[in-house]
Amino acid sequence: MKEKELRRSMAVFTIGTVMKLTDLTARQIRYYEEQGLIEPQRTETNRRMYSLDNVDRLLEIKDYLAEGLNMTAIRRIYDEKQHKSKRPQEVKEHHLTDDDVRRILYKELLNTSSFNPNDTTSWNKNL
DNA sequence: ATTCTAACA
DNA sequence: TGTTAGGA
Repeated sequence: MKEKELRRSMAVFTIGTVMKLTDLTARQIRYYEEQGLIEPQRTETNRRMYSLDNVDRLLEIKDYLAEGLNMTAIRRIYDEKQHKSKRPQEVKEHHLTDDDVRRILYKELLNTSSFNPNDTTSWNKNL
């Protein structure tokens, strides 16, 4: 099952095709790279080359953005994952990753200023 | 024709 | 984020 991983990580798309595939503007795609969300390869002429994994992540980012999250919030989500994959000890929480993301999302929504947690009653109590 | 960086009437 | 200038 390693051939598959190789292909998904193989950079074969130009920013132009990624734009069509993700419906994002070149500006956004480059900006998300600046934020450390993706790391496309570069050709000898400095052109960006994206892999399927890169495209998938961009689509995820687009979803998070649609849910009202800001860059710092999204950045944290991927940073958390990176931390966990580097800690073989915490096997326990490896299974809660998906739910963890959910919690992070809500927590960040509070800082997105589009909500008033002040007078809302109980949905955010145990976050 | 495409993409890149930098910058903002 | 959009857009544009000036290069590659």
